Amino acid sequence: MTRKRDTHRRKAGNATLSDVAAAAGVSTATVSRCLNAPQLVQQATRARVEDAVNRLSYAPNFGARALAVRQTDTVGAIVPTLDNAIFARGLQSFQEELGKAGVTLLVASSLYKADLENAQVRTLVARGADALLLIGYDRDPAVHEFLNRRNVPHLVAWAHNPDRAVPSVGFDNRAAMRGLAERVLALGHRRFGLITAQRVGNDRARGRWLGVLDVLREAGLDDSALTIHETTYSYENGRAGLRKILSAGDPPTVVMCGNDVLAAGALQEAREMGLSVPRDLSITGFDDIEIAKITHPRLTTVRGPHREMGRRAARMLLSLRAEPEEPCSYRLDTSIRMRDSLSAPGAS
Amino acid sequence: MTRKRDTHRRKAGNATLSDVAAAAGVSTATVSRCLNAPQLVQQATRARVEDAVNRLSYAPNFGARALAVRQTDTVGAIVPTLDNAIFARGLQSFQEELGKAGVTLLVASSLYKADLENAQVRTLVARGADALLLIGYDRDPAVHEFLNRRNVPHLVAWAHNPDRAVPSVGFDNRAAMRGLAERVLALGHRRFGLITAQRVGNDRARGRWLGVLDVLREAGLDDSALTIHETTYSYENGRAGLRKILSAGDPPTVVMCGNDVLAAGALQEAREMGLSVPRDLSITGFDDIEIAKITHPRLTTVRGPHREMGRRAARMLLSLRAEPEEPCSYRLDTSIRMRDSLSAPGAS
DNA sequence: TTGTATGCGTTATCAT
DNA sequence: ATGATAACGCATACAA
Repeated sequence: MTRKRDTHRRKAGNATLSDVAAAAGVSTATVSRCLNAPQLVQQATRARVEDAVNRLSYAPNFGARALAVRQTDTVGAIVPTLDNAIFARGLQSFQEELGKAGVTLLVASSLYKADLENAQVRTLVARGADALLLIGYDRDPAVHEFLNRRNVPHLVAWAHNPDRAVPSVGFDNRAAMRGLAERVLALGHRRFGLITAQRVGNDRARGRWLGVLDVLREAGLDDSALTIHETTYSYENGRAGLRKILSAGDPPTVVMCGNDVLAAGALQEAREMGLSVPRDLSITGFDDIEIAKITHPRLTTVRGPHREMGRRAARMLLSLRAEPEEPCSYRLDTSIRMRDSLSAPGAS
Repeated sequence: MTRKRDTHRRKAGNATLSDVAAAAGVSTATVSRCLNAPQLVQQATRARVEDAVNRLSYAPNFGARALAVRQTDTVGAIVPTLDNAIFARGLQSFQEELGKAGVTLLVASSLYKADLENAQVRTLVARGADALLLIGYDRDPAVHEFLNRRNVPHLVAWAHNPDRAVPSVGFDNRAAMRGLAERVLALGHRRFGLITAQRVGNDRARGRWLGVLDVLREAGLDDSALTIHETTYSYENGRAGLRKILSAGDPPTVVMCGNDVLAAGALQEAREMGLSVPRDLSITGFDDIEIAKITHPRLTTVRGPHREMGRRAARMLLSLRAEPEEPCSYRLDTSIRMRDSLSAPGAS
């Protein structure tokens, strides 16, 4: 009995397993074996099958395969945006590492919106992601519950908080900023400014702010020693932020910034206000992206190991996918890049 | 008769359509409709189904769905690397636009290697990509033949060459660089330097180089008027490139760079060599990424509409996927950002 | 409006 | 070594 497939609408004329089987005069099982376990099939028939495969430009149907094997060899990542050097860099190495294992990357961007991320988690899982990479801790706990119930291994990256239960690979933003703030304090600064990204919904930004606060409090300084300007991530906002902070009475001698782009803007604005950095005002950044070496003066900042983080996150997710062992967190270290935008205060 | 599914090994206890159906006391068809065409099902039953869906953390199985509808709602993109602001920016808007249409993005990076890209095209197609975005024209023509045979709509972006048959959305790198070179020439420069990325296998870099060459030839200048240094994309290589170019006899009065990062490096090196830019030497970039505003002096460069390109590429691919009409190319315009790193020569 | 039944293309378990 | 066939989970034409 001939299969009546011809009567069927097909999106495209792509050959199927049984087409190949028919052409080679074997069963579909044999064709499948030729593709997945060639050693199990005789040389002669294998040749016939391979010939048919080529003649028909056969390629396995992904959906069917995924359905049968119950695995897609795909992992998802949801980042706030790709258009931010630190995510791009980490994600690139994440993808490279996945690629080595024959796994491909599905990406979505949340644009820093919690509800969007929430929806995307579901989308990526529905799209068959075998595992998921998320950025930071701040989100509806229901997301993690959902992933756990669905048995989707997942990891938080770009952050590491020893107090949190969710497994992560990243660095402790609070501790890192504290380290830098300690250096600043040791240089003699007592009035601080901070230009930060939105802290609600962004634990990295919040951690960096708390790191500064920790140091000031430990030094016995009043909270009024810290002038905060909260804004969104951009060069222009860095400029505006600096202006705002300096316009207050009793201006700070150092302005710490939540990231390098804000710091670059602040630096530029300081110059245009006729201030000499670091003589009149010190400025620090965070992330150590390329621009940190390009500003004048070059930016003192904190370097996070983004490439290593991406690599390691990929490896952890891959092994979690293979064997659902107890996931564990991994903490990476940061280092301070002392360059030229920070010095002791009051040289003026 | 109870289904004997329980006896079956399942990778995970993930609920299926029929689990939901059972829990809600309806048929699988109704559940399916609730998910895909809610308006066709009564309010009351819909509520029951939705409740069951939530209780069971149900999410449709991707493979099964793809198999049934013969579509994955997934498109692929292969970029050289994510860790380059211009790809990151364009890809971000590409992804956003796809997301609006409920389509997710599969990414791979070729690291500028043709054979790797070749393999990734096959991988992404095998992964079920409904359509594919590629960067630039330089590749084995067999790739396009393969995609055509497999009926996978595809597009070239980040480049546009009217002479090429492959549909593209992007700008003409050669024409863009020619436009900038014309301005440079008009200012009086007659000895040019060029720091470029590898030109073989990279039509964008080659186009930018040819754009400079076009202008010099039209001006009747000898090819020796152009000193070329070819390297790979990095700040450090920009610095080294400038040193190299200036070390030759009869050094140029302007150094044009294939992108802003190389230009930023060149600028920095010029400063450290004690040169004043643009008084002693003019320098230009390409791309207009953020650092172009941060360098000192700020960089004169060419702006490419990366975000719009990403959006438009997404729309084209989506419509190509829906109805395989004749694909057509779209050319975007570039503009020149005159800033401070370019002036007339010989003021020194 | 809802349910029944079948096909989608592959893998894997049995036989042979 | 090879073949027949039952899942895999969902969508949809058709029936009710």
